[in-house]
Amino acid sequence: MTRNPNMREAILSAAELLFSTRGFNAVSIRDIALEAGANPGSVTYHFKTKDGLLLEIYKRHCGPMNKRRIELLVAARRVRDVEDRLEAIVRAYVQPAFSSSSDLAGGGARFTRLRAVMSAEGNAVVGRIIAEIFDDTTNSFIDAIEESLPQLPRSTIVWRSQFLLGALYYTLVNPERVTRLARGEADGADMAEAIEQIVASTVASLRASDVDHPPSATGVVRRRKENPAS
Amino acid sequence: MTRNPNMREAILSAAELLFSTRGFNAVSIRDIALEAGANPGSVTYHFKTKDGLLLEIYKRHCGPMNKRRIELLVAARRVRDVEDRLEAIVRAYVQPAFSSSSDLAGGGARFTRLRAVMSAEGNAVVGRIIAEIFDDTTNSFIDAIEESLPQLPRSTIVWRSQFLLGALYYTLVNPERVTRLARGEADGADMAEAIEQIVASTVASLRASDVDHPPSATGVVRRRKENPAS
DNA sequence: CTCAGATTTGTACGTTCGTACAAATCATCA
DNA sequence: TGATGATTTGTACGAACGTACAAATCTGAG
Repeated sequence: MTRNPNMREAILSAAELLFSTRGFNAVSIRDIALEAGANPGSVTYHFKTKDGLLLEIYKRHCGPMNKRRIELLVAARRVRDVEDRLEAIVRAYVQPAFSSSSDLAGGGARFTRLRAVMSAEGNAVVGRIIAEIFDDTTNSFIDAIEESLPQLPRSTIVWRSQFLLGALYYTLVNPERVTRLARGEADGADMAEAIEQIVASTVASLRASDVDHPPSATGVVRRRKENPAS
Repeated sequence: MTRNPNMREAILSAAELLFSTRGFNAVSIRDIALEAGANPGSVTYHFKTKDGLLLEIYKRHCGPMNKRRIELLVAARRVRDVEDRLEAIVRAYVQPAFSSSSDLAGGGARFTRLRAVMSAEGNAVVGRIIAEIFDDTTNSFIDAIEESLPQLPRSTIVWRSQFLLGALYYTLVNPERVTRLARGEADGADMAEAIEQIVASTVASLRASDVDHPPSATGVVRRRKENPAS
């Protein structure tokens, strides 16, 4: 049936690689074909349009990644210790973004990087997918966090989850900046380290009391006030 | 000397607006001219090339923003209380990203959003600027944080600063997602609220002990281990 | 071996892009 | 006012883009 059963995959993989590093608009179908060792016509044969190709990449990854996330979330909810549970929940969200179960090594991180780039470009196709697919998963996580941190308003959890995603994205988009600023003491491309750092940072952020209602703050948290600078 | 002294400014402003929402590659010079009410030829007259226009936008904002940051940082360093000082330092970094001193209302946020989009697109012109200009400022902040948190390794501070920038960027790129997920309880476009949330979250993250050396951890922090899920 | 269907190839079309440039227009000052 | 330099306009060009499509090629079943 298929002459080279890997041609379609090769195109998908090449597109994923190029989109995730250069963005959508900056990559031409000819670039993708060249990278995949295919003819430009083959790309339109398999995916009809450039948007269709992007959509196919999302379809390929979204399901498995969010499925894995929910699996890990269900397990995390069962953790008895409250502190450990929160960390497990955050980890359940972060880890599948770095290593997809359905893919080769690094495939998950590449796809997440692609999502980061697409979200910045404001791609229309992607915007729809996020609202339709990702919001469901994210809501499940917010619900779980809310259960573990009942004193925290949902809106604050939403903010901090947003920051988590931003941290995730920017880490994948600009790993070399960590390496540069750390002067060799850290490697921004070390994904295992990145996961630990993001999880630790997010858990600490979530455990902090709300901005508006600091019950046991160590210092007075100023709100809507000028910086101490004169 | 100038027929309409605002034409150059109008083009700059239009380009800033369009680049920050659609990215660099997706916006054509004709789009910019249309938005600015100018002729496409005028754009190349004033800025020679499209890259030149982008560079000019950066030149316009980088100086004042980083100058303001350093001013606020100097003041923050003088805060006596250690807890308040750390918050002041973080605020000194965040606040100028939202409201540039040299510009109209929202100009700072727009430029920061532009930086977010550009960093995701991997623009070459921008990459050079970041390494040349922004690293200096960022290093000053990392140094200041290091002084306030001597027990924390520099590499960890770098990671958490990276997360701060990611949170900042993503908040500006996707404010509507906060609004959606919070179900009306929060407004992602409320920049004052965003600043408070980012500052509070970052300060909490920075105050947490290091991943590798948890001295007074409330729970055992697992490292390089599988999630509790079987 | 043959043939039908799947896939790849090569080419072409219409559009849009960044940029260049000459002509037209305007503001300023002697 | 008339000349000069700054700016705007209109047009054009070559390149690259997404897409379409017919011809060529390959694969697997009968």
